[in-house]
Amino acid sequence: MAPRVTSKKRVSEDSSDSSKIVKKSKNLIDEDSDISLPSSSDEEEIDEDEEGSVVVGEPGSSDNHTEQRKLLKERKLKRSSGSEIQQIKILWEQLRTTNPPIPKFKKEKLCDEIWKLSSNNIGDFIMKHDASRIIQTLIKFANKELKLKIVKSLTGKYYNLATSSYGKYLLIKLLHYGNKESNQIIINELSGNFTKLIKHREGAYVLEDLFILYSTKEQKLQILKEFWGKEFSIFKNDYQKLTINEICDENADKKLTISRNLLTIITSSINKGSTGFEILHYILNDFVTIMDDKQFEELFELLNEQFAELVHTDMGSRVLSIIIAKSNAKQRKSIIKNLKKHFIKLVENEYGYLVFITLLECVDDTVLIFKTFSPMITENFIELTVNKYSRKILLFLMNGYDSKYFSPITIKQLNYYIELSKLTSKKDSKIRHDELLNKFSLIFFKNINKNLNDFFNDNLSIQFLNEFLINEELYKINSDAFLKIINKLIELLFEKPLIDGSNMVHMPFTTRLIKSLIQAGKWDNKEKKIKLFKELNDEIIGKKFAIDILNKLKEEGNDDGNNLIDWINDKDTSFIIVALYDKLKDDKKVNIKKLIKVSDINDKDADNKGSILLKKLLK
DNA sequence: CTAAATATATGCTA
DNA sequence: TAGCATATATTTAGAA
Repeated sequence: MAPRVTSKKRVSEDSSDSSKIVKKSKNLIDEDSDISLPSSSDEEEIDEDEEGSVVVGEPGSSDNHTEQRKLLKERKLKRSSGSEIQQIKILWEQLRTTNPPIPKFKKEKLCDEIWKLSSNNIGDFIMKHDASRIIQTLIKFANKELKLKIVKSLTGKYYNLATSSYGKYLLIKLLHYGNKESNQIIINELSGNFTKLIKHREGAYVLEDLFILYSTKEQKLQILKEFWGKEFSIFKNDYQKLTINEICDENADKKLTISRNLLTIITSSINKGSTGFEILHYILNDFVTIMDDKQFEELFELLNEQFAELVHTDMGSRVLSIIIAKSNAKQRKSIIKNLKKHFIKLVENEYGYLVFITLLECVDDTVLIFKTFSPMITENFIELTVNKYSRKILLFLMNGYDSKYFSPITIKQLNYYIELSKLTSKKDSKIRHDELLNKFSLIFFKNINKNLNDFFNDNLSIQFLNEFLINEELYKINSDAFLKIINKLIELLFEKPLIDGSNMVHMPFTTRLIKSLIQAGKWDNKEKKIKLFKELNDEIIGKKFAIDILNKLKEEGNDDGNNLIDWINDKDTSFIIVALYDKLKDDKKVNIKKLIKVSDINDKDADNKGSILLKKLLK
C-alpha cells in the first residue's frame, strides 16, 4: 500500500520484510533518473493528449502530420509564457542530459540561465505539466542558494502545488532536494492547511510524503497538533510543550474537542480508502489514547475488515494492539478472522508480530486462537522459527518475555496492552499461558520429531530447538515425545563423519545445544557457575545424555573420524568434550580419564582452545 | 546480566 | 552534499 509519491527508503525498514507486508506502490518519482519526465519525444504526445483537440490524421499521411506540428507550435507560443518555455526547454535538454556528462560549472550556469528566464513567471510555470518538469530538474541541479531562492519565490503557492496533479511532483522534489531550512519554510507555509490536505485527493499523498519522509520529530509533532484542532497549532503556543495526554487529563472539554476533531479526520480518511497512510496511523495513535467507549465503538465499525492495513507500521501496530486490548470477545473474534488471511505477513513483520502477541495475551478463547492459527503455523513451522520476528512468538509461547529475546521497551509496551485488556479479559494470565503452551506444543513436538534434520540448516532454528529441549514445561507436557527427540538427535549427530563439513556439529549453535543437554543447566553469570535444571535432571538429560554421547564416540568403526580424540582435536567439538569431561569426571564407573590418551591431544592448534584446556585439565 | 558488536542518528567538515 | 567521526540505541554472544 505505502501510498507514497516517492519511495525514499526509511531507515528502520530492511528490505527483506518490508517487501512482504508493504505492498509498494510504483514509484512515481525516482531520485536519480528522471523517471517521471518522459523523453522529449513522448512529451509531444502528452501535449497532444492534453490539448485534446489535435486529431491524429490518416495513418501514413505525412502532410497532415507536419501541418499539425506547425499548428501545435503556434498554439504553444500563444499560451502564456509560451516563448520562454520554448527557450528554456533547449537549456533544460542540456541540463538533464547525462550523456555526454556535463561538467559541474556548466550545469550551474545552465541553472542560472533557466532561473533568469523563469523567475518572473514561476507562478505560471509550476502549474503547467511540462514547465513544472523543467523546474523539477532545475531543483535537482541547483546549488544551495538558488534552491532557497526557488523555495522562497514560491511562497503563497504551496497549497496550490500540493493539491495540483502536476505540482505535487514539484513539491516533493523541492522537499527531496531541500535542506532543513527550505523544508521548514514549506512546512510553515502549508501549516494551517494540513487538515484540508489530508482530505484532498492529491494533497493526501504529498502530506504523507512530507510527514513520513521529510520531517523531523518536531515537525511531525507540529503537523499532528494541527489535527487536534486550530487552537493547538504550534503558533498559538500555550500547548506547545504539552502532550496530548497532559492536555486531556487536565481538561475534559478539550479532550472532547480533540477526540471529536480527530475522529472526523479519521472517518473521512478511512472512508476514502486511505487506511494504509502512515500519517493516519499517527493520528489514530493520538486518538486511541483519549477516545471514550462510544468513540471506540465508532472507530471499530469504521475499521472493520481493514485491520490488516495497520499492522506493518510502528504506530499502526500500536493502534491495533490497543484496539485488541479494548475490544470485547466478539470484536476480537472479528479481528482474528480478519488477520487470519494475512497470517504469515503479520507474524514475520517487524511490528506485526507484536500485534499477534497482543492477541495471545488478551484473547480468553485460547481454543479459537489455536484453531485459527495452528494450521498455518504447522505448515510453515521451520520458516517461523528462523524469521527474526515470528520466532519471537514461538519463543514467547515457551519462555514468556525472556530478556534474551525481548527488549525492556518491548516488554513495557506489551505490558501496557495487557493492563488495558484487563477490563475485558477475564482469564488469569498464568492459565492463559499454560493453555496456549499446552495446545501449541502439539505442533512443536510433531514438527520437531518429524523434521529434526531440517532444523540444522540454520543457526536460528537450532537455537529454537535448544530452547525447546531445555524447557521443563514441555518435558512435563509430553516426556515420551521429548525423549524420543533427544534420542533421534544423538543418532543424527553421528550420521556423518566429523570431517564432513555438512555434519551439523559444525553449526555454531549445535555446540551450544549439545553442551546445554550435557550440562542440564544454565550458566549463571552472577554466581559464576552452572545452575542445574529442576525437572530436567541427570536421569533424563545431563549425565545420561553425556554417557550416550560418550558411548557413541567409543563405538567400533569410527575410524573415519567420529571417536573421542577426533572430537577433541576439532575446534568445533572440543568444548563439547570439555563439558562431557566436566560432567563425568567424578563418575568412577565411567572413568573418563582412562578413555583419553593425553598424548593424542593436539594442543598446538591455537584455534582450538578447547583441546588446550582439556589437556590442562587432564594433567 | 553484561560486554562487545552492530546499527542508527547526529553533527561537522571540506 | 557526501562522507566522515562521534554519540547513542539496539542486537548478539556468551564461561574456559
